[in-house]
Amino acid sequence: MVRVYVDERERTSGIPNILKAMGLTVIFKILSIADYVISENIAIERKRIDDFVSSVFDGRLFDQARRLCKAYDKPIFIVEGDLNYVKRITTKWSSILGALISLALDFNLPIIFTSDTRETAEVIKYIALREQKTSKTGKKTTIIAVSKKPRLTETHEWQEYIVQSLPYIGPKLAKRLLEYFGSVHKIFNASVSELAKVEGLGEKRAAEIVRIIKAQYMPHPGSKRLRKLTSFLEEK
Amino acid sequence: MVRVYVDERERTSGIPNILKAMGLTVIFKILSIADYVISENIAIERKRIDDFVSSVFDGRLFDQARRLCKAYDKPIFIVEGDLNYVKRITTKWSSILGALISLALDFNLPIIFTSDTRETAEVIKYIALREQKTSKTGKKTTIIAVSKKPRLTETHEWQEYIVQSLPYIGPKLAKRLLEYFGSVHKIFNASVSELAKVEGLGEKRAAEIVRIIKAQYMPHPGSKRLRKLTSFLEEK
DNA sequence: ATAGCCGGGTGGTGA
DNA sequence: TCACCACCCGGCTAT
Repeated sequence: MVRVYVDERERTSGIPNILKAMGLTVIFKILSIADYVISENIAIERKRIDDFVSSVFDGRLFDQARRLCKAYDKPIFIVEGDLNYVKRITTKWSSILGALISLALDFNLPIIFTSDTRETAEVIKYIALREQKTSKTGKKTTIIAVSKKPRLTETHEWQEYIVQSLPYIGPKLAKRLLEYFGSVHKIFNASVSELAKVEGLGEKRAAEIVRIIKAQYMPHPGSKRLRKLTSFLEEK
Repeated sequence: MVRVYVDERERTSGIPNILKAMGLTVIFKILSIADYVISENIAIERKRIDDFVSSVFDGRLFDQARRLCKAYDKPIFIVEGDLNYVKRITTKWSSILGALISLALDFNLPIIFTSDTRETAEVIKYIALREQKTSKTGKKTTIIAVSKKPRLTETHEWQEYIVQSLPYIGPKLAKRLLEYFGSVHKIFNASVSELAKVEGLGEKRAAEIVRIIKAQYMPHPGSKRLRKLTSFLEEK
C-alpha cells in the first residue's frame, strides 16, 4: 500500500483526490515545509507556475529551497503550468531561467515540469511507486521506509526545525543543542558561553546567535508597510 | 575570458555562432561524451526534444547519462524544443516523464528545458559565466538578477526567519510578533495570553506554540532514556 | 610542567 | 551535491 502524506493546504488543489482515485492512500497532515511527503527522506514541493515566478522575484524561492534541502535528503520540486505562457508575458525570463539553473546546480534540486494537476498527480504517484519498489539503484540514502511515519508534526520534529532556523545551525547541531539543553526555551535563553559548550559551536558563532535573538527588531527602515504596522501598535 | 569547448558535431547547430556573438571564446574539439565543456568538471549534453524522445525508447538515453556522470562531476542536460508538442503527439508521454524523473533522481542529473537554440546558448553562457565567477572570487556573486534583497545577512531578516519557523507563523504574523514584542528573545519567553494578544493569533495556537517551545526534547519517544544533561546546566 | 598559541585537517553548513 | 570556513585537537614553545 502506497501512502502519501499531504499538507493541509494542498487539500483544495484537487491533487489529493486524483491520487486517491489512483489508488494511493492519502493522509493529511500539517507539514511545515513540503507539500507531499513520500518517505522520510523524500519530499515534494509543488508550485504553480505563477507562484513560482513571483517567488523568484520576492526572494521566497530560495528560502523555501533551502528549507527543503535542509529537512530532506531527496527533495523534489514540481513546477506546474504552462512555461511558454510565462515566457511570453514576462520580460524577466532570464531571471527565471537563472533561478532554475541555480536551483539545479547550487541546491542539486531536481525540477519536474508538469502541465496540470492531473500530471502532477501522475508524477507524485510515479515517484511514490518507484520509492516503494526494490531500489535497483543501490543507493543507501533511499530508505524505503514508508511504513515509518515521517511524523513531521510531532513535537520533536518541530523543535529541531525551530532550532535549525538559527544561523550556523543545521540538522546535526540542532539535535546536539536540544539534547544538551533539553528544550527550545532553554536554548533561546542560553548565554554565549553555555551555547559554545556544545561540540561544533564556538564562541564566535554562539555570540552571533545570541546577538540575533536578543537584538531589538528594526524592520525595513523607510518601508511603507512599516507605517501601517506601527500605527497599529500605537492604538494598543 | 570565458572559454567553451564545443564538440565538432555541434558546429552546424548554430549555437556556437550565437555563443561567439555573445562574446565567448568557442573552441571546437572532438568530444567523445558531452557536447559542451565549460570546465574540467562541467559538461553539458544538449538534446533536441525529438532526439530526446527517441533516445528514451531505444535505450540510448541512460547509456549516455551514465557516461556523462562518470566522466564529469557536474553534468548538465539541456532539452531543447517544445515539450507541449511532444505531449500532444506521443501516446507514451508517461514513459518520457518517467525517464525525466529517473534522470533527476537516479543520476542526479540537472535538466534544463529551453525552447530554441537561442535560449540554449543563453543557458550555456549563463552557466559558463557563473562557473568562472564562483571559482575565482568565491561566493561573492549571487547572480540571480533579483534587485530585491537575496541576502539573509541582515539581522531583521534572520529574526523574521526564526520566528517564522514556529508553527502557524507565516511572514505576516512573524513581523507582527516582532513588532509587538521587540525581539526574538521576548517572543520565546512570552506566555500564552501575551502571544494571543497579537492579531491573528488565538489562544489555541498560542498554547501550541508555547507547548513546543517549553517541551522537553524527546528524540526517541518511548525508547532509551535521555541523559540528564540539563542538570549539568544547573551548576553553572 | 602547564598553559596558551598556532596550523593543519575536518565536519558541518549553506547555497 | 560541493566549497568553504569556523572549530577542534595535537604539538610546540616559552615561562
